[in-house]
Amino acid sequence: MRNHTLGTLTWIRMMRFTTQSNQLSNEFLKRFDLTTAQFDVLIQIKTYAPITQSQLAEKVTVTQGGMSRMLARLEKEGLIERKQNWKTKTISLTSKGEQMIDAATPSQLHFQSSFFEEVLSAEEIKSLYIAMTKLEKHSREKKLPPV
Amino acid sequence: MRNHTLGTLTWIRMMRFTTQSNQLSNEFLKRFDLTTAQFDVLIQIKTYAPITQSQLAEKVTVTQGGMSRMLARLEKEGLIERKQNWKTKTISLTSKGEQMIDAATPSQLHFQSSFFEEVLSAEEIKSLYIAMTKLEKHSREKKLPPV
DNA sequence: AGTTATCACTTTACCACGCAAGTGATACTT
DNA sequence: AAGTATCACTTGCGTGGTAAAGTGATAACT
Repeated sequence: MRNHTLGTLTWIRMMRFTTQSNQLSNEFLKRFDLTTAQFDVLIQIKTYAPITQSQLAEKVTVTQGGMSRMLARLEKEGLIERKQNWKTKTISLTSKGEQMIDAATPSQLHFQSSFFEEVLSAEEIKSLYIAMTKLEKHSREKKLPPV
Repeated sequence: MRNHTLGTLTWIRMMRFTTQSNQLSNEFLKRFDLTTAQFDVLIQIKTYAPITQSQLAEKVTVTQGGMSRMLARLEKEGLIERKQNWKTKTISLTSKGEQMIDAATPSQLHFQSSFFEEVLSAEEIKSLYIAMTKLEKHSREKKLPPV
């Protein structure tokens, strides 16, 4: 427990913060009948449609299996459409899905950023953003140390 | 999507980073036959034992239900003990659990902090730590905005 | 043409988690 | 003493995640 304390503590706090804020976001999004995960996926579809499932999975850091089920649920609720297209399926929003996401987006973005804006200065947010960018990129490339 | 962009982007990156690093941690901890969640709980037990389930749940940001199931599994695997004690159950590590956690702790702490130390300066880590402390505290107290 | 490979997606089985209803022991109230 | 409240924990059900095996359509090899 020597000198790794600071990194470890930071890691733990970040974990707690994300689960906590994720839960609050879920609670918040109930008023739009969405979960955070669904919101995330819908936003990506809106931005990148038409897009295939595997590309989508890659974008939101989920396995293909998870994406498959998630989209099945969203389709059942009539928020998205899947069209077989060559051998891939192309995903797009239905008008209902579009309405949902448009209704939810402004408040959700506002809510998300309030976590930061309510306690950090603009300065701090900026350096946090820079740090997170580095960290995220790094974690994508990171390999496990050998046994 | 106006001026909340920075907060939102930060939020998204942080989410991606935590799920990513959590996955890697899980993979890493496989060599000790543990998951990140279990490691987290065991550490807390070691530090605070004897402790009740609800206190434990509070510490790791999990509901009582989740904690109940998690501990049931850990008990089945012989890593912890639960003793009915008045009306509460007192949790403690078995010697097997103690061994496990002691074996895993140094490398896991090292691994966790490597996420930060490999890309940020000591300076940056320190301000990140400060920021996360504020954010975590705030998120615990935060209430949903009224409808 | 017939086998084999590959690719995109699905399905299954498992773990982790939340919420909310249920349980069982203790304490409080009258 | 009977009834109620409370507290700590458990359980049922749904979501969301992984890993790995399965499916079905297209391409590639001989």
